[in-house]
Amino acid sequence: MLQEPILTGSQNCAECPIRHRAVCARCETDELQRLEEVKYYRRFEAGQTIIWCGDRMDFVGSVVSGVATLSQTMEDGRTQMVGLLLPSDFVGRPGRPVAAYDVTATTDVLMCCFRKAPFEGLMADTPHIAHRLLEMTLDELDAAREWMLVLGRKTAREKIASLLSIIARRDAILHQRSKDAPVVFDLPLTREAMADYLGLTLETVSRQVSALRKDGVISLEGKRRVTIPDLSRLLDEAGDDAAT
Amino acid sequence: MLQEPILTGSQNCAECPIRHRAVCARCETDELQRLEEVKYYRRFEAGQTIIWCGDRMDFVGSVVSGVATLSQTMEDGRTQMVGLLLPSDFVGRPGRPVAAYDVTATTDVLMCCFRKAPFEGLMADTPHIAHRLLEMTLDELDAAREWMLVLGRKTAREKIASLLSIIARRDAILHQRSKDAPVVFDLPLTREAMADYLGLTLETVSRQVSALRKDGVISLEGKRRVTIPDLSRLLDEAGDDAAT
DNA sequence: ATCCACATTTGATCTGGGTCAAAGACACCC
DNA sequence: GGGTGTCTTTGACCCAGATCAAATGTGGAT
Repeated sequence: MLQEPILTGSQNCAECPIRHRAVCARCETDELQRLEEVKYYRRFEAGQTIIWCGDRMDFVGSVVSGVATLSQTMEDGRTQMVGLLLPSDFVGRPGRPVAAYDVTATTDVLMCCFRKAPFEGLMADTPHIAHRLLEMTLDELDAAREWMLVLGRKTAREKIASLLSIIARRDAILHQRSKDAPVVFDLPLTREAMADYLGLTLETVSRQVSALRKDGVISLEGKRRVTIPDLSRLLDEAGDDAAT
Repeated sequence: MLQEPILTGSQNCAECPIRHRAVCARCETDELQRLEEVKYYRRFEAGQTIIWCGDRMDFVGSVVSGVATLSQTMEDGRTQMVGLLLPSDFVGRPGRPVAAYDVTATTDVLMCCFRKAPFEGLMADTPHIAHRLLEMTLDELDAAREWMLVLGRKTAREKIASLLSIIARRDAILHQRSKDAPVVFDLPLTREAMADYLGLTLETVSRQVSALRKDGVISLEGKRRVTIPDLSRLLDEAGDDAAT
């Protein structure tokens, strides 16, 4: 579908699940070969739904560029985002025939996909891929549980600070920013999407973002470009005990 | 440590992770043999902490009887429960050296444990065990994400109803209750633990439980024994779209 | 039986964030 | 340019659930 694969770094490649992070170094050539045969790319526009909850899902893949979200919606329209998919994140559930959540592109998205059957075959034959997938699922579980603390116990201001610090951290890794480089990034989410992530209303998100700006914790250029002059200050606001 | 393993059902055995549910049927004898050699039991009393977040964790295991919780606490004392461990649930993170959460027994608990190193060795040799573990982790991830919807978007009353319906469902499976048997179970959690699970205060939990009782959705015998005359009514209150 | 340590309920009051409403601020198109 | 749709901000008011406080079970231990 797409001619040239997009590589985001020298060692790490965001385009395919088995080259992900630690696994990458251990890939053998013939495995890669097998995957190449079933690999394809898909593009989605901002706002487009990638899969609906309950749909048959015959592929797995990972986000190459752009941002997508996983979300759940109740009949009366209340929605909660349950996952944020940034470049290099894996999408799909090996062994599960249908999607459990709505997956939506919030910016233009490029995904690298594999048909599920061949991918599962490869998983069965290649223990370290299965192992890597377990690792990734455990990471997602940790992220989900950290998010439960945010949703259940943090104030609106802390929630916003937590979200900003997560995005800042992921953005720093993605662009391999040095540790003391100034922290500047574009918010990939609308106020409404942020609200859906945080269990707030969009009005509250807007007010709290303004408050953080007024207090000098962040500064904004336009509506989306965020600068964080002092990251530790933001982490304080987030109430994070994990002051890594 | 304990002489007689406790079997809770005819086909399904809650005592060891590789006999779990679907995997059980595919276990070969020599694998079981290898696990028997490293298996041991541990007992915990109600209220006792099983592991602290950050502690070195050199075992994995599963809950045989009783109820335990996973929880996270902020420096100022706010706590959020992020997992509820009922009989047959797995505890531990293969490949991770330290515990990520506090694990606490809320009733007396009997756990069936395996030292981590031999268990990981077995995992490496036995694809279907690794596969089963991925399945279980995906289930936990689904549960965590469903809980994010509860925490972020449901009202106090809906939260209580959601918790009760989850416990009722698990209890029915554990005791192999027939589908149309009356739903009666003991709450394994204090009001405070329920509050920590739901992101509420214990006063609000108490008030909402009373309200559900007054409205005839549930009835109580003492503080803990719950009867649910009409399960579908409870599910309505919970706002569950998954009306399975 | 009495005491003690809890868990739980209930009441009174307060407040953070929701709700409703209106007014910017852009971006894009004709 | 003006028009139109979407995103965002801001204001006024309200309410679900938090907070503070006190009373009421309830089950051991002695």
